[in-house]
Amino acid sequence: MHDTHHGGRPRRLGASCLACPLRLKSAFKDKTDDEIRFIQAMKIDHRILRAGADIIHPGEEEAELYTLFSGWAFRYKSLPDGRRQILNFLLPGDLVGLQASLLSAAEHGIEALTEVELCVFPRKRIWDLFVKMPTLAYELAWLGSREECLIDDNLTSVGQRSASERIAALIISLYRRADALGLVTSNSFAFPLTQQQLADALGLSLVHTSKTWSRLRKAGLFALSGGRLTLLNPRLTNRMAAIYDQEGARRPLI
Amino acid sequence: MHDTHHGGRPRRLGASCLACPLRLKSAFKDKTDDEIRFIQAMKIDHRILRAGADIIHPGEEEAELYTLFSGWAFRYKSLPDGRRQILNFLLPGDLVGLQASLLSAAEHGIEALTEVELCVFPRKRIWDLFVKMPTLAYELAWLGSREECLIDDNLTSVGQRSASERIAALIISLYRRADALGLVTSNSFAFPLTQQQLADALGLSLVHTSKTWSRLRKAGLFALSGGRLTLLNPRLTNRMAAIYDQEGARRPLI
DNA sequence: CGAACCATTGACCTCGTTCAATCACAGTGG
DNA sequence: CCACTGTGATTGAACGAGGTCAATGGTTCG
Repeated sequence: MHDTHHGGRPRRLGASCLACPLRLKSAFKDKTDDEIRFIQAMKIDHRILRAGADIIHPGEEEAELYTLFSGWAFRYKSLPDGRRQILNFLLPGDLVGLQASLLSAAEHGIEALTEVELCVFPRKRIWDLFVKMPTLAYELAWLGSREECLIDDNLTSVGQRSASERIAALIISLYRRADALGLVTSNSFAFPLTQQQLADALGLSLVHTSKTWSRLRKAGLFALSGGRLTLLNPRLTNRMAAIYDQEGARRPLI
Repeated sequence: MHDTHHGGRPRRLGASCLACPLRLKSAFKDKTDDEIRFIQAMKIDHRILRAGADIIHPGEEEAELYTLFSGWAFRYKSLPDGRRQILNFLLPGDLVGLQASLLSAAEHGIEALTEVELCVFPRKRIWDLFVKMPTLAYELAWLGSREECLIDDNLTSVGQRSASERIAALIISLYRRADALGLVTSNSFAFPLTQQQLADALGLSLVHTSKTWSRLRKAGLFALSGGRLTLLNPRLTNRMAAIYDQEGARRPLI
């Protein structure tokens, strides 16, 4: 039996947030020791879930707040008849479940896309954080706004772009986020999505996603092998997505 | 010359937030006098803009934070070639520009759909609010999450629903929000959208929006006259949108 | 080997887009 | 008073992007 809770690497519950390896990445702003100690005191668990597991069930009312420590996840929303829209993808360092924690009923689900490690914070103590640590509260709100910004992009993509443009835009967006985390090596990064997940994120059918995807691949936009995606023509992909290059400002890590 | 800043009704800058008529609506949670006084002290202007005016320009870096006091507005995002996606609609009591204030650069624009009245708060004092008024800070974050929730719905609609389903979902959603504000009389409410704006919100072409819209109208789903929309078959519209009935919980008004 | 899952490809059809013309209705200036 | 203009709604006709149905093949796993 493969126990996902005690996998290959050691648990980090005891390990110090002060020494958090994520925090060293250039994507994140520096924090005072006080803030980090507060975060550490608030952290009640370090949890590992296998790919495909639910992090937050749709409709859940007592969802905790998490930070994604490693792996990928996605937020999604389902219609009664089974159609599903993937709202956005979550990468290491992203908050998981802020909306569910604040609104006290998840209108969406969150699922692990790969095996994930999560830092667990009790939702009850979010209020504490607002009272005692306004800097962290502000950053919580900031991260919420940033997620909204990503969803704005996706909505614009799904509402206005053609199939190939949507694929280009999604790849570029994930590429940039992975890059900021230092996950890109010579233009390539781990890309764990199935075509069904791609389709659900793009608002396209599985078949049409597959056809458009391989057309772009054959056109030399990118390559996929061994679960890693390599951008062969970033400039072109950018242009196809009609995206300007953007800033690489640091963001908070909580 | 018609001065939009001194229209028919008197300015309310001097008027007390304690006596704010919006606050009486059943949609909003009660606040302590302390909180209301803090809000009032933070309010620096009461501004009136005509329909079509920009409240926040795309890319604006010094956007203020507003509360929509009366009228409708919408957030949108444009692509370089002119395509435009309306992200969500703003009704009285909604915060305007929170994302732009926190992220310090608007990735979107916000435009007045009708003539609007806005309570203006300086973005610089948001930080103040986090330090001195954690209850209000929490509610600010709450309202941000609620907006994200609305956008999640729209994304799901645009990504998964057919043209008629999208129209049904949009109408139901606006109907409910208007209802919560007491703006619905005998199943009808003011509906100021042009078909172009409808199309941009639904991710459909103008022509197809018009055809589908009038098909649903002729099918007896709803009627539109004198700028007011009347829901003739709410049950059916709900079912078409595949939406379950939802809660009517109170929300904060800042 | 069979079962499950995922990716791919062809054939066909439809929903939604594009192009274009018409109509209704304000203003507004002669 | 009426022609002139601009904006928004509506409708027809033709086309095309994307959906649906169905079959095939490759992998992994029991």
